Amino acid sequence: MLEDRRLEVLRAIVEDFVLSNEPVGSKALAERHNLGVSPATVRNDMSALEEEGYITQPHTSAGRIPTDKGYRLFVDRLSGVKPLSRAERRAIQSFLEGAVDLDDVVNRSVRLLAQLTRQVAVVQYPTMTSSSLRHIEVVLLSPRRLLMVIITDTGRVEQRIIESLTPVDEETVSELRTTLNCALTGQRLADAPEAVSALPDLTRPELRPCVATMAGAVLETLVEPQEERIAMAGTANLTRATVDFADSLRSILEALEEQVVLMKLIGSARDTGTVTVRIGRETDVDALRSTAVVATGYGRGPFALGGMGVVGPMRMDYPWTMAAVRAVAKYVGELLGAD
Amino acid sequence: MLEDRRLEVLRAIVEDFVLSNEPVGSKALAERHNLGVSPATVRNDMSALEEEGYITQPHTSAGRIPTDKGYRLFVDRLSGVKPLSRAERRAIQSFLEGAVDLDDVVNRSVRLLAQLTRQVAVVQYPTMTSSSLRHIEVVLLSPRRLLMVIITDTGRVEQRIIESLTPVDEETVSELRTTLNCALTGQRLADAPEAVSALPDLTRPELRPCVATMAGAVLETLVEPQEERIAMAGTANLTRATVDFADSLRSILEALEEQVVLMKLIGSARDTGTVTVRIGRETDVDALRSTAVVATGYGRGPFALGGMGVVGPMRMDYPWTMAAVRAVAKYVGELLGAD
DNA sequence: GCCTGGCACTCGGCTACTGCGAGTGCCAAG
DNA sequence: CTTGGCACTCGCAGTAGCCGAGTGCCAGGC
Repeated sequence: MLEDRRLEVLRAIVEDFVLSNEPVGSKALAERHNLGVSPATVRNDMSALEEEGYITQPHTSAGRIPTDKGYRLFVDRLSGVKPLSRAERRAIQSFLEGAVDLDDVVNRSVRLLAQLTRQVAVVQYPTMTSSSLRHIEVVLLSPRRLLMVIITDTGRVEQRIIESLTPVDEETVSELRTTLNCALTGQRLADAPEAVSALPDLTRPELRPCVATMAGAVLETLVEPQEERIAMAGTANLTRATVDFADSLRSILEALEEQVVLMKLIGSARDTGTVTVRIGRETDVDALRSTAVVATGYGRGPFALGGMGVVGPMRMDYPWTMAAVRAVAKYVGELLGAD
Repeated sequence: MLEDRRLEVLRAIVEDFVLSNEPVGSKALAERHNLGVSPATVRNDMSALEEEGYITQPHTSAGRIPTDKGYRLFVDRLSGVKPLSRAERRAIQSFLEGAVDLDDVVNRSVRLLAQLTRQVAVVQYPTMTSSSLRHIEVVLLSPRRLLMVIITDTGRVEQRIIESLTPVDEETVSELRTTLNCALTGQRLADAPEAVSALPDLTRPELRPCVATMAGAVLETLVEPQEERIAMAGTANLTRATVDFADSLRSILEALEEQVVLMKLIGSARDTGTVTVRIGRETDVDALRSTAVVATGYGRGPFALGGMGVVGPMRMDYPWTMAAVRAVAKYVGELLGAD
């Protein structure tokens, strides 16, 4: 009972603070939300909430603001996921369905998410696992430099530049192409190593060093956890929350330029099958201690194709943001996944 | 004579202001640079320079700061290009030479440029013209969705997702692949249209709608001025110049997220064969009126492969920045161009 | 036992005021 | 044309003081 009202007070504080960005006091709270009790009572509850670490006051004799812990409780127990309106869903769909290729899908998604949530959006390029080789193309860029393009049957395309020690002519390239494709096309990822290691023996001696290099590149591409690409948009939105970040904006931008950091943030939400929220220090990134990350995976199946999410101030409309992220992820998943 | 000293005064003002970010007064100027004249004389010169619009004072009774026009004159007539030290050149080279593929080259370049200049760096992906088709690969993503990968002999790789109205199986895909490659491989860009339009007649009737779609995609890829990709890094550096930008940081970030804007800024410097500087309103982008852009093309030959440059505050060390941009462009050009 | 109204107290932020000093423009002399 | 002198301007920093929102505590009531 009493417990219930306290939580209600916490919710009211979070909601008001998210809206106004000002510490919220007992009087305003009792008025704006019809809690049915007087400001004095609210004060007592606030006092208790502060004791438990859910809220804090920036200065003595100011209103209260939620702490990390307070936001966490709010997200876990006090907020549902605000459903998007029909119009919003339609807008998402129509914005995405004009996409012509993979790059386009990812770019549109990330822009859409940034616009929608008015925050920084991040989308991971889809990664398809357990693929087999479809085709290898070799292009002569200059006598000593070759471009190798590797295509898998899931549609992943990898490019590698190969330096050759000896000059190579078009005929040789053509020969290389044939050799590589004969030996490798259709090979599954797991079987690739043997096929690859057998490669040099199939070729003319003078080409072997070159083929060995290429074989190495193929292996790297298929076996190594590839360096994953991500797209980002809406960094301008960070300046909107200038009050929340103050001078730390710099370090936030720096952190967001680190692929590794982003991958960790977004990637960890990939396979949870739900929208996850990391608040403040929960991000495990010091520069992002004043931000919150809302992320999820997209794509059907037991494993997601990739992750996407937004980074914004802790003072964020969580129910709405979570709904928006979930909705965009759903549409993108449908667009890219099996029908 | 007199004209000479005035210019010297302007140079001194620019140099001091770039260093200190404070309006520079006549006394300090006469002391720090040995102009051989008294502050009063300097004041007269400043007065004249202000009359001509090269400098201005932020408030009455403050020192002078350069105007757009002042910076322009400085760049055009008063500054050379500060050569980079041997160590710096070596650093650039060693940072870039580890690159394994095109993406890697571009990413490394843009990061390098951002770090070096401590500004926002932009690098355009190389675009190779007058290419011919090397190979077309078709991959089945789902029964109604195909991925088409187009490879040209210059190493450009384009991906397109094709929606099919009727379900397609692996066999059909294989057939499509053969048909497309037979008809198009080796075709030059200029000849593509006829070959493409003849395509549908070569295929089974039930596949024609699908082939038509793909043919369209091929045309688009080869004929349309492709949507060019660019990489950006160092946006965090914008916050460094917080004094220069004040609250316009927001709109600058927004402008920088617009591919079109960036392409115009960087692209226009591509084929000039030299480092170009756009100062303030010369950028033709309102949001960037308090910034300057230093850009150049990279890659040998009459036409550049692409453009690269940096965006920073007008209060910038132009000689040094120009040198850095030029140096990075040179190395990247060598790395990507014909040997 | 919990809620309520009253009351004294705290303290951050805003405004007004003032003095300082860097820098200017002008002028008359060299 | 240059120079030193001089009066003037004006932004900035530091100080003082008021205001009001908000708190904590307490005694009385349901």
